[in-house]
Amino acid sequence: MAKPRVKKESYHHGDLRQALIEGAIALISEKDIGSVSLREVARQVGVSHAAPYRHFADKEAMLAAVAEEGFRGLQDAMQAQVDAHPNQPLQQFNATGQAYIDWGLEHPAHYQVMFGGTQGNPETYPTLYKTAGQAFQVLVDAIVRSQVAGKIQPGDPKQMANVAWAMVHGMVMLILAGQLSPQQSAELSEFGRRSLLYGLAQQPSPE
Amino acid sequence: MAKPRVKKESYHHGDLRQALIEGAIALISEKDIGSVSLREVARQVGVSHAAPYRHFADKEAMLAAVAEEGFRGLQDAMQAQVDAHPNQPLQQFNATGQAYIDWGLEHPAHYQVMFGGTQGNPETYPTLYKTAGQAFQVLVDAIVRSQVAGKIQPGDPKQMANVAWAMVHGMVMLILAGQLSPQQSAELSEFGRRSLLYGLAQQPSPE
DNA sequence: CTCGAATGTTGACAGTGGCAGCAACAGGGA
DNA sequence: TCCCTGTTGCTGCCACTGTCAACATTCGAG
Repeated sequence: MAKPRVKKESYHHGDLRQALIEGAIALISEKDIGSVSLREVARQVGVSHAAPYRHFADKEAMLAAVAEEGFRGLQDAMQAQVDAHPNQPLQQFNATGQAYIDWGLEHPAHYQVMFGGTQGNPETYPTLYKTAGQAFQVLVDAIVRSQVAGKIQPGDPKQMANVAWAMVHGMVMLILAGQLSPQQSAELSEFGRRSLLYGLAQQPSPE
Repeated sequence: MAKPRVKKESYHHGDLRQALIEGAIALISEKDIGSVSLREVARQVGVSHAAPYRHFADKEAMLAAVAEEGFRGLQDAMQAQVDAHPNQPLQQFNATGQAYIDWGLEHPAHYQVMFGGTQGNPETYPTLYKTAGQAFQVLVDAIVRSQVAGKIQPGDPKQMANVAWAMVHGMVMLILAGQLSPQQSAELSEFGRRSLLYGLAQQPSPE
């Protein structure tokens, strides 16, 4: 077969780095995280098994890039809900939380990579933590607006966002781990968000 | 001591299965989860690399057993707090949640095995899910007692326990993943539990 | 005591992450 | 135009892993 003289088919790939990330995401969405190898990703992209090392220090670094892409997607999903409810801060807060849960359930393996991997120190992959922080900020902002509107008690919005994040994150994790049945998940998230919201709306008393 | 035959260097180990689980836990507590291999566990126990296959179908099955052991430890830690606060259901609920968080932070890799692994269907490792359910039950019971004492609103205690579980689980995960600083964690857990508790204590209104 | 069932061992295989060294480009002086 | 240097990709190799099959040793029921 005659080879097209297209530049994409040339010796150099063009944008291997991005192609690898997308290939990895594609593979991850079909299989589970553990059974995806660097070599298989390379194969999927049509490149030799050592080529990825020109773009990533090691496998973990590549997964970190995949995770980063995930946080971007997560942020977009949340931001879309904010935009969908202009001037309704509490609705934004609510819908943001639900969007978070939905995204996690729709991208189980990807979600796993975002949190299960790279334990520990943020210094290892600074851009990853920056991206994650930006996604988190969407939540914080929604809380601040709710406070301004008097729908949520005054107090450190970051602290509150942390609590809310822990809650939705925990739900996603438990459902993905099979500890909670999927059908429970809908009403659970409804119930959970309402309970938490009610707590945040008031001034919690020490006793 | 105790224990079955410590006959000097006998061909048969005596209780390899349990030794492997403990060896794996020991290794896991030093290194991270990803870098622990079946062969290394076998080496640690002083047995050949294929011996574990007489007791576990594969690596995943062994990690499931490790996870099971973890849930037992977690349950013990929670139950200890229940026993430490007799006739004080709300305190029990509170202390149980804190004990959960503490245990998770003290056994990061083990905790990871308990949740990060074995995605999906409970049928694969039924005893694992049974054990996890028993740990969960400690929480449910504390909530039921709190309801009887009128400290928490009526309603499905399982649902409430799910929410509480998601919350503490999310906190542990986020802290372990480095998304939350450890020093934040103390006051965060305090704040979070209080917010949630306040929400659960009241009847959440639909709006 | 005998013999099958458990349990442990050795050896092999394919697949993996990672490294070193070679090969094919790209682009900029001369 | 030609060479030259840096980038990117390739092939080959290594140690190691999970897993299986065949063999060895021991236990325990008969």
